Amino acid sequence: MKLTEAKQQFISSWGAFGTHWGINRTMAQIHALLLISPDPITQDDMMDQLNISRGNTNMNIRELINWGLVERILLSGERKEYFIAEKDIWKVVKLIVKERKKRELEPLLLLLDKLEAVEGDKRDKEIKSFVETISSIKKLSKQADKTLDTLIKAEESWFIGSLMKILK
Amino acid sequence: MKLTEAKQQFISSWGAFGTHWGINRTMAQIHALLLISPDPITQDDMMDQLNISRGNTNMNIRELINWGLVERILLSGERKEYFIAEKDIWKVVKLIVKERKKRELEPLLLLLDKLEAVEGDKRDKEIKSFVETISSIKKLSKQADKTLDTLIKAEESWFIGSLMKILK
DNA sequence: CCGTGATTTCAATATATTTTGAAAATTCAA
DNA sequence: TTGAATTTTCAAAATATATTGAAATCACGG
Repeated sequence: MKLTEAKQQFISSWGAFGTHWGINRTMAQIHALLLISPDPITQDDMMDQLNISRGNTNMNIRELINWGLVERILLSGERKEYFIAEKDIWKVVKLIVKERKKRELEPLLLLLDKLEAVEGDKRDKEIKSFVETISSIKKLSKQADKTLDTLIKAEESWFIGSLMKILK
Repeated sequence: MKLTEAKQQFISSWGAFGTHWGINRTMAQIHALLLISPDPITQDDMMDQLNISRGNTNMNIRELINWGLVERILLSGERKEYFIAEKDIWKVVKLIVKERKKRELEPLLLLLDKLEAVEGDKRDKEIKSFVETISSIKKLSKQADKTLDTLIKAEESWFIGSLMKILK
């Protein structure tokens, strides 16, 4: 496979993949393009290579910066802004996990606390079933929350190395 | 909070939560309703409680069955079909992880193998950057694949217990 | 300050996804 | 078999999400 074709495939697949990960298609495609670009690139480069509008490009770059996945670079003597992506994939994973934990898991935990305190006789079948479900989800979610906190702080070598020995 | 309101909130939040997890809103809402229902319920019960059409209900029940999250129950003497959800949340998590791994991670691994073999001089800056990115994603993805396999086979007690001791 | 080039915003538009509902197919008791 | 109850299908409609592009804003060198 030629480089041009391989790049296209990577960008398109990373885009599709991203949609499953709380990242929209364009955002993931811009990210993919940055990941495989050896040097910083501009908004116009992205517009050309991905065939997307200026507005779309700009909004998604902002979002990538919010996630901490992309950084703005100012080259001296240049008026335009350049951008680079974090290339360390382990860091990328940690940034995504961190962001999604904040957006999804943490609000869920708050809600479960409220729902667990539902009024009524706990011997009532309906109440009992409800509270049991909520409690078990809460228990597992709290555990997941802690586990992800550890992951976010961990080094890649830990994930690649010792975790697997334990898991085997 | 009253049970009726709590149920509504849970169903609606589980629906929103599901959309981030590759499960559409209605599918997640049906799943939520089943999770908190002490007894098996019918399609018509779901239509009433969630205010959704028959077609929508039917399609999403079948999808939940495909994921292994819901089971059809035939009550003797009853013409209608009844449904129940897997209530063990750890099993639910494992089923979802298993399904998403199959749909997303495994195709990605196949693609990365192909892309890594891109033609051209590895000393070329463009090629080098591309191959390095692909290789590092592949390495981490393979590791994640193995880790998820272990998780899918694991008991909940393992997740709640020993993993956390190691992680602390 | 001013002018130019670059960036940002956002209403309008386009696209993608979900939902409906009625018709077709299936099932089962009589 | 027949036919009533139930389930399934799927084209059309509704809804949600993403994208465009032009106008507004910003920012820097002179």
